[in-house]
Amino acid sequence: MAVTIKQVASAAGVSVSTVSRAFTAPDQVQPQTLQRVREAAAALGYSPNPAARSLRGGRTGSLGLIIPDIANPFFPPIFKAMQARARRLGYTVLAADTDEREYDELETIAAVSKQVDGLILWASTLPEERLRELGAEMPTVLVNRHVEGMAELRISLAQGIAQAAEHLKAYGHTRCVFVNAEHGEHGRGKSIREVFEAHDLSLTELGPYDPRFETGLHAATLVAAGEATAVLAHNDLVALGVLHQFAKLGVGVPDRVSVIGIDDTLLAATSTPSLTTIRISADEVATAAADLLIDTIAGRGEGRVAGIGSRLIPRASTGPAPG
Amino acid sequence: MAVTIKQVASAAGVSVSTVSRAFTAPDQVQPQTLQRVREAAAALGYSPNPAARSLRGGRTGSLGLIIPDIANPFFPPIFKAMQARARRLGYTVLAADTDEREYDELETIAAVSKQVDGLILWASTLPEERLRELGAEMPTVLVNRHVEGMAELRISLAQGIAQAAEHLKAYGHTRCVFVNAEHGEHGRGKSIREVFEAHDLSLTELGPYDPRFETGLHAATLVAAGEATAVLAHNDLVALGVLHQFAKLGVGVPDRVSVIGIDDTLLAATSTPSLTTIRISADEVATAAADLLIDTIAGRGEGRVAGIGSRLIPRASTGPAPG
DNA sequence: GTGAAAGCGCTAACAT
DNA sequence: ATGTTAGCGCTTTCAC
Repeated sequence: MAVTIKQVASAAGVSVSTVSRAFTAPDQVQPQTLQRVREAAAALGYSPNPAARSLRGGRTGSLGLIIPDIANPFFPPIFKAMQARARRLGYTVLAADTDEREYDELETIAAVSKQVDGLILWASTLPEERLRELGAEMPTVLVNRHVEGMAELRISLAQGIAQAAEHLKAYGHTRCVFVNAEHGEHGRGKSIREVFEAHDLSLTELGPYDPRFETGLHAATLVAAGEATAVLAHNDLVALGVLHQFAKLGVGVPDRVSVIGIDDTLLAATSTPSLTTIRISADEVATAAADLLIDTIAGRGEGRVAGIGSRLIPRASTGPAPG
Repeated sequence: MAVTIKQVASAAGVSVSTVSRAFTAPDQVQPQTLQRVREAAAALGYSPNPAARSLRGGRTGSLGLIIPDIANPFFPPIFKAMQARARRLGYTVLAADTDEREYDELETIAAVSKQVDGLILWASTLPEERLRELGAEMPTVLVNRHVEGMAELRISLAQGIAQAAEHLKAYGHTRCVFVNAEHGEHGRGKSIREVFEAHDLSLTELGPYDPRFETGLHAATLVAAGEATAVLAHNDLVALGVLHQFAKLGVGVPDRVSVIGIDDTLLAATSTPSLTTIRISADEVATAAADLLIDTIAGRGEGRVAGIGSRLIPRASTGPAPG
């Protein structure tokens, strides 16, 4: 099939170990020998077989990224950025989707973990105990989950939410609605309630529903019937549903109601009106996660907690409160 | 590190080959032995090491999917569907993004190809000669590229476009614009021109530009200044730009102009107004591509050409021509 | 600085 | 039906 280290060795007139070193520890081989090996390798189109490498060294050169749903437009940019970062560090990224089901998550992790040097688990739904076991078995970085002693990337919406609250307040809003589309206690709701309260903004919570477009449609109908002048949605997709339904009901945005999303996905930038939203930088997140995992693989990341912030991106869906 | 076939063998009181067979050819081992092996494996938490497997057998159990841009919302559902299909057939999917640059594409392919049993190349920008070389080296399926003798998946917009033309015609439109956002001769333009002509619809072409939101913004301004009553955009993203700019200019959709996109991404379903678009089924595409590649790997797919159709999804962005 | 050789975990002859 | 054994391509002691 492909060209092996042996062929390169004989072509360059050296032993296989020299060829191996030429690739893994170039400083341990004499410059001119190195040169010869490199030429031979290039001429033959050689590149090391990762299977053999990993079998021998226990190292695969890949990072595993386990996410709930790649179809959520929040993730592709993250995957992309992580790929770019990892490549520069000599790694490849293997992404897998769990379809938001715990059973699939376990199975997916089992399948992927054999082929990677470490795992990034995004918003895992696994019980803490399983996470702990996993962490004992292989380098693991948790995103938005906390387990004592494990490396963690914490994405904080706090700044973005505070900016949203200031933004609404400056526009004269006082009555706001939060459309919750997340079950469980790890959600965005708590932080939002606290911050809005601190800013003296009344906050009514709808839900929890599911994070779908239709949730927004439904919530908008409820909001239109009430007194609130601003809506903060669980994410951009839900916010888009809100926008859509308001348009249908003839409720002006932002004249009658202002709308804010979360994530700053492609959806937010391209909607009509464009959506004010809270951005979590894909580049920052991906870079931090990849670096943290690589450090953990190297044994110097264990238990470290990295933080990523957020900020408000004001667009056309927010404006002065009516009246 | 992990538990090996050897440990399972001694735990079950059999030889390693029996354990191996228990996993790869269960029918060749006696039921009760099989049972014992399985229990031992389960008890120890054994699962085969893919690196060793692939080193030995030359088989990795992975399919490589090379796409131009995973951030294009068209691709995630395809990746997802392919993952689901591949998993049932005993394969894993490894996705990689080329960032639409030829240099990256070559490098990406080189990196990925060592770790997979075959490649699906989506809308490759590589010259035909390179594709041919690649096909000689490893099982390859081309999507939307044609090279004599290589397996190919052809996605045809013809039906969708014909339905769009009928749809517009039935609504009384006569003057249409196509916003071209693709360079090169493999584009969507040719088919569209032919079909619209056959339906007696005048078609003005704008561009070629780039497939971006801003392209739609720009094109909408041009269209608003003209007489056309219907716009067909290169894809949903561009169509969304058109929608956005029309809203800004106060051009009613669909009252003054009707708008049609292509791809039926999430963007189309969630826009305001919701976007009439031409759907290419992610499930069909992914299934066909995966099956074709697996057949090619098995030596019975070479040179086969599979076809996938498309259809119009009428939504709220199209309606009767004005006047 | 370089070479020889062992062995990573597994599969596929081959032998029994 | 099951066991023995030779490597797959590579890295890594250990010699020299």
